[in-house]
Amino acid sequence: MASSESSAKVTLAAIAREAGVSMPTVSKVVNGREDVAADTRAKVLTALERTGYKSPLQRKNTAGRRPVVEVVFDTLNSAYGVEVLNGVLEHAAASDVEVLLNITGQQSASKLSLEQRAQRIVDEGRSGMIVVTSAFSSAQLDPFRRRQIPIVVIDPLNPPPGDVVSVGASNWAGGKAATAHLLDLGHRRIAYLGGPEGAECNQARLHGYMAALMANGVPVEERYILSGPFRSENGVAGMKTLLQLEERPTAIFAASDSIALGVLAEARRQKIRIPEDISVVGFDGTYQAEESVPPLTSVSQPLQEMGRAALRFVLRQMRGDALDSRRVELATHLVVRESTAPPA
Amino acid sequence: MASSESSAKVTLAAIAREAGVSMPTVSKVVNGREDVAADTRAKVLTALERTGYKSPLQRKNTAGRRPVVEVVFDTLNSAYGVEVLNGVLEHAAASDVEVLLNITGQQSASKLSLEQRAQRIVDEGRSGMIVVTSAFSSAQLDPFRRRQIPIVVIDPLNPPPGDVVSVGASNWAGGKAATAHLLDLGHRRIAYLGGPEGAECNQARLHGYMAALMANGVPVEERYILSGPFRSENGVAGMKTLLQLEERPTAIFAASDSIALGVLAEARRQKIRIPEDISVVGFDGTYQAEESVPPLTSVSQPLQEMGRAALRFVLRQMRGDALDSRRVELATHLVVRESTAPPA
DNA sequence: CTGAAAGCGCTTACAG
DNA sequence: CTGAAAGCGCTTACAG
Repeated sequence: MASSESSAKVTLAAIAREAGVSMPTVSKVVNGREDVAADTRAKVLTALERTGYKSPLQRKNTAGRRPVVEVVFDTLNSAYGVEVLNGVLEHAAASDVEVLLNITGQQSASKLSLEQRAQRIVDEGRSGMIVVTSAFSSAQLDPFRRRQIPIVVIDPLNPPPGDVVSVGASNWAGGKAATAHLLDLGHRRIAYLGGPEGAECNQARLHGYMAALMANGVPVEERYILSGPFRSENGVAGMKTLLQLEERPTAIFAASDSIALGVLAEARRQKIRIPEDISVVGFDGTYQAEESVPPLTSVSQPLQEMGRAALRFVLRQMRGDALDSRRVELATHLVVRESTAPPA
Repeated sequence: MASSESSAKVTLAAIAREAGVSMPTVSKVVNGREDVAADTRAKVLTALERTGYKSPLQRKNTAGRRPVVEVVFDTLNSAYGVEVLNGVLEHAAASDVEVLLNITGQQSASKLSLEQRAQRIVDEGRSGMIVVTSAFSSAQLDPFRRRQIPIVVIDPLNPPPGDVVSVGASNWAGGKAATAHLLDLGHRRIAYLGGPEGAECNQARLHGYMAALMANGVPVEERYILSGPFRSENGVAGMKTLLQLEERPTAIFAASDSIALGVLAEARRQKIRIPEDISVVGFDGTYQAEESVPPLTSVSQPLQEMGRAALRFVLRQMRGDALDSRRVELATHLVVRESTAPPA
């Protein structure tokens, strides 16, 4: 295999000498022509491989041509996505990789089938893919896996096939920490304003929430558990629902910062004070949490680090390195700001 | 300009004949070498363009490939950049173009010279470049222009060379509108908390501000005019400076939403009420303006539209279409929210 | 099927 | 800064 010394320039002439044939013959083999005897071809192929011959085109194309990794988002509209992207870009710059961006939500009804897209990636010599919080199903990932394209999935909404590498954060532990913080403050009626029901990361956060409640002997109540998209509108709607309950919660754990911001906005509209009347915890720890009013207590995910890790894993797969694990989970940690306080 | 019949094979020799120079000279131009007289280069470039010459490498690289446009940011850390990017991506999906993202701020001291990067773009069959709010100087753009790489600059910090297409917004009119709004409310002591002094867009906003003041017979006062980067820290610092003045302004026009958010944060810290004590207007109209507390009155720029327009212009240059204009300025408009009110 | 010879398209080195 | 000349690496056409 080892194309020895990709030294200065291996020319067709050199191959010809090495294989004991003429240059035109080597040329024919290289160009896949058929009028070459089988054993002649074999000799030439051996010489080509041994010397690591590259056509001038290939030479120029690989000379200083950097690997291209495609990053796929459903949409790029949140601080979450931007931070992940920045992590990818940072590591890309450091490791001399180029980043191609693809937003599937906009892919006007994706004119290209996934088969075609996967084939194109191969044809164009791309090196790998990073798929971020996308709803790609296992079946949809298949055309890429079949072509051995290195893929890493960040926080997939669907559980990825066993052999696909995924990067995420310790969602369960984060959900538990957020809830434990509220319990510590003395809250007992704590709502979970969740993300998409099916999403892995949402389920992990929800179960962390339930674990914390159960560990403290607080019953888990259905009416306090809602779900919806990771968007502020969901926070607004959820807040309205919760405020109509007879026994309002005194604290809300929102499954994302964007949801939490919706809660804050609706609270402001209804003259409900945060944290005096209701405490709010978010999840993500983007800069939005810092800049909100009041600044949001939130479970911080190392989003940039997740982006960097994803690219690192793509590059490792490219090089054919063995991976220690198919799943990397980076630590989350609770950052307490001003949106949480003891209940009134 | 129409690269006529990209027929069979246009050779360097043909170009040489057409341009009335020797083949080596054509070779130099094609390879972006600098030892060619300006008018010789011009003749050759004309011939190249007319015939639609492609190097063997390019020929192979562009066969059946979609155009790749490189989008260059200094950093991608603001809602501004993300919205522009989304505009580019949207139009890219619609017109079957791929987007490559490059963050120069991270380009670890850019190992590659600009010459090399420009040559690579040509070699790899890339089609064009969009440079966003970058501090690229005319000289830095030169390696790209010399190679006829279609470039469009969005809101450049430095005025671009005359033949480079740029996309921006009506900054002057926006600055004037923001200031007029404050004047209409009855303010007379209005500060301008500006962006980078040298930046074109900042100067336009500043002059719009001054024009509005002068039209209303309000004197322009040096002490009310500050400058700094388009970042919230600049808003914080500027707010501190303004609050120390003996005659505090009753209103602040911030040259970007991020600056305005810094003003809001510092006001909150110092228990100054917005808009009761001081009115604040921002610039950009990103979602941050909607979500801030209080929601920010801001001059809205059509950022997505600017991204779309930039890509449209790159594609037109690629096709060799004549451009109506080297500069496109899209309209801004003032969106009044809750951060402005009559002075106390 | 093979290879000597001619040829192609481009680049390089260098004299002017 | 320009271009005649030599050269490079590969391909083509064709005789054997």
